[in-house]
Amino acid sequence: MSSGNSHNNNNNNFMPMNQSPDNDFPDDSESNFDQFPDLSMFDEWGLHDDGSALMPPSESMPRHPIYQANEVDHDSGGSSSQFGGLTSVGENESGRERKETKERVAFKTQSEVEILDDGFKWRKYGKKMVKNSPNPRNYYRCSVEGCPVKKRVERDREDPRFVITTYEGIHNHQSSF
DNA sequence: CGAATTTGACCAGCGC
DNA sequence: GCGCTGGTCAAATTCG
Repeated sequence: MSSGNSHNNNNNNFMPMNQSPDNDFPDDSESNFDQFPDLSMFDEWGLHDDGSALMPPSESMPRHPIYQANEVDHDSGGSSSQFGGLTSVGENESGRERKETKERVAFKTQSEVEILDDGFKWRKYGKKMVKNSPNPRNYYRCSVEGCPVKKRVERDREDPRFVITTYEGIHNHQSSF
């Protein structure tokens, strides 16, 4: 494939999958989201159920190449908003306990290509067209055996130049680099 | 030749 | 109970 990796940017200091409350990451890298001070202001995207993407004000949104982090959970109960639900992992809902909670981190990245090299090797295993967006959603999975990490990549509905990447799971291995 | 990607079909969960 | 959406798997194809 003529992957556009030619413009491989060297800003790969972004590795969110290390973040885990109860994870026994051997590397115990303390470089958590502390390196993303701007992410705290993006608790929720404010996506309206009608599809209106309510992005933060331009003044609050610096032109960072990579911004927007959000921890979302599969709030099956109220699907009023896709990313509006910000629930702590391991915390059971009122009268609703989840069988298993996984790390879900959604990132919004401004990139022409969805193949962002984050230091891991991903294998595409599926593509699906979501109804909320005219663009197809790509499903990736970590090529490393034993790594339950999955990645979901889709383009923004309002801004096709933006790519929404959702990481699910924690890497139990070192990066390929 | 081997590995990764592609597309379609199938399955599961939830809503109505 | 049926329909819809989302997610995953598998076989075939293509690229390196």
